[in-house]
Amino acid sequence: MEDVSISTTGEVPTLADVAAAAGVSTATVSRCLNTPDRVTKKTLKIVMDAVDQLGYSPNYSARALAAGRTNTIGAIIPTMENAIFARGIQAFQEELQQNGCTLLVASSSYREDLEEEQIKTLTVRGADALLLIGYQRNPQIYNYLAKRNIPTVLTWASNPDKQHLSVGFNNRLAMRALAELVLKNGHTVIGCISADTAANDRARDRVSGIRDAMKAAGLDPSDLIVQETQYSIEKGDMAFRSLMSRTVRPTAVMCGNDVLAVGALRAATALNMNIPGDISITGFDDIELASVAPVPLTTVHVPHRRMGQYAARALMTAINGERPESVELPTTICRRNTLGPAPQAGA
Amino acid sequence: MEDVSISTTGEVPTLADVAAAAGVSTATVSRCLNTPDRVTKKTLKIVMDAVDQLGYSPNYSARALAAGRTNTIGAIIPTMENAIFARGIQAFQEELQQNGCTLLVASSSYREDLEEEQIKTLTVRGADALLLIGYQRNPQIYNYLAKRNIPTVLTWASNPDKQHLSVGFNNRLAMRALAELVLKNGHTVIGCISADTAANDRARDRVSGIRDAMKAAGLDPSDLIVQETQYSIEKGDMAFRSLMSRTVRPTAVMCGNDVLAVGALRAATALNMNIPGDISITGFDDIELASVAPVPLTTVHVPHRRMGQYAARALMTAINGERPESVELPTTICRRNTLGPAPQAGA
DNA sequence: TTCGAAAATGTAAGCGCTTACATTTTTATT
DNA sequence: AATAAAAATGTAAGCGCTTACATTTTCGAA
Repeated sequence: MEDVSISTTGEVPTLADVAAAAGVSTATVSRCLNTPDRVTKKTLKIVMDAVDQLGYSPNYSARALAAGRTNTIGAIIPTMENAIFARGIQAFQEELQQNGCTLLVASSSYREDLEEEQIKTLTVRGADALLLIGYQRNPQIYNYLAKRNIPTVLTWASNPDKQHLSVGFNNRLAMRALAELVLKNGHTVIGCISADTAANDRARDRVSGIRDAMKAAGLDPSDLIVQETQYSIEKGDMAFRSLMSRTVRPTAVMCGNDVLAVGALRAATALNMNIPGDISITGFDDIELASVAPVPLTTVHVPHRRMGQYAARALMTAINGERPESVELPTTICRRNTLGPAPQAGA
Repeated sequence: MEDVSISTTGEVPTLADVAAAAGVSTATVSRCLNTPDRVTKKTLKIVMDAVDQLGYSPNYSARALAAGRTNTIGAIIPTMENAIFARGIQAFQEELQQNGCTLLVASSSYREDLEEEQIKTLTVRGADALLLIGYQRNPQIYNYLAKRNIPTVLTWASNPDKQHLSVGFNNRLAMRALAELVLKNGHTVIGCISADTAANDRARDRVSGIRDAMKAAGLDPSDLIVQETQYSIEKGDMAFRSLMSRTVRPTAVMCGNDVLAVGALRAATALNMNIPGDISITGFDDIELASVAPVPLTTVHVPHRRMGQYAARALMTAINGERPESVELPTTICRRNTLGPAPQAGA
């Protein structure tokens, strides 16, 4: 005698199974799951019990297909290899999660072409919205996103033309403020270690910030000695050495971020230079790394966590059909120990 | 006079649109996209031209629903906030991408309950396979995964009982080798700064490794002074100070990872201790951070990138129905400058 | 030239869910 | 108690794709 009871053992239960078990229609089950207030308390309980009992969980592909939404947000960051973006993205993810969304992260290796590819991949995979870093990119991309109706938030910068939604900070002003402090310390020959300014708007803005300060102080902005390289401790080290091998040595080296600055610091120590006695060095970002290293780093503090959180909120707002506001977060200067008065000439 | 030509302008084209444009059935278009060798060269061209012409790209939700696969792999890591996992995960992602898969990353904040939740979230969202860190977790989770037929690879450790697929390294042996080197330098009072050993199998194995070495050297393993804390530079700093405030001070402090070691190093410098003259300090992981800090860190090098890559390959193999082999990658000791001979007693 | 097997293509049935619309039940009003 | 409006529930049509199976075409051997 075979038992012919409807047993779905071993099979993943579906909405229909729940409906059958609860003695209601699939529509009602769906409502219990998505809009519980459109359903009687009683049926809600019956259905939820069935859900628990069967261990049901919805199939997101089917839901996405039927509803036209995936509840997935994409983020494309230049790199996951160092901590520059980690804290902000972590906060972004936490906030999304609170809103029932999942984060999909991809990285572009700081390459515009790869970023475009990733944007397409993520949208095609159904990302409901996107977080991008910086504002500089092919305008077609913005069209593509607009046409597909994908809310997008630009971060780690604030968009100068205010065209797009952004949650970031003003790299130029932030670096300018730091540069003013450097100048106030009497430095007149300034070096700068930066990421590629052609491809990286944050890097470019930061360099511009230094020039702004120089100009305002009556110096010739074109005297700024810029050394471009990639973001890594090793590269920062090398760039610093290259700067120091010039006939006219800068007395202050302003770095595009903390990773570079730590590299510079390491090189300076290796060269037996006293910091900040012989040379002043500054960073940008204030990642944890900044507080380590031979000498605690003077840098610009960026409210990464808050930025991630606000970016997530902006996106949730946009997904709900409202128009979120861009926000520009304030940065502050962390005075620590790598910036000091310029050494006396010829000393 | 209205133009009544079939124009899908403004609409995202579907498979059916492509089929209509190419004058073939949807099945043929699907074949062109997924199994191009089951189709004539001629039709392939016609169809692909139509695809380009319409700017078609497949709807992944629909594809996933129909095919039962999402081509998405999930990874759950304890944290994204520091670089411990970054390099390995980056390599993992790159390898997946080469195989047409997307990576979904979630973090568990080192909490077992959150990890379980994330595992369920990711599988429910259709992850075809999973990467997890370490092997210690509720056995039910493994059942859940097995029942749902989700290939899973355990990383950053190698599973002692060989039950599960793993691509990692032997934390215990690696740390033991380093500890032997420390002992060979004459240290007899050894301190250890570790992550929570109850919840973190890697941390526990590393501590055990030290004890193994002590035992083998004829020391009492229970004499090891263990200070548990969280992974951060700040916490490492504090733990080191606490270790130094004991009446019997260790002459060597072995840290559970480089982040802690850098913190310890910072504290030691702040306490005006000479490294390695007064105190030896070791790390684990060999992340870029290790090469910064007052003194280049003696640590265990872990082949993170290779691990990520192999883990991805193992998962792809498993998805294709074959049975991949676990692999245990070798680690090496990076002798740098923070380990030296034990100071003379009373010196 | 004819015929059968192999290759190419087409047909159509879902995959599991949401949701517009139709139907039934409840509630409020008189 | 009768009735209309509101609330709850049910019915069923897709969402865009894959794939088993049916049909047509191609091609080589006899």
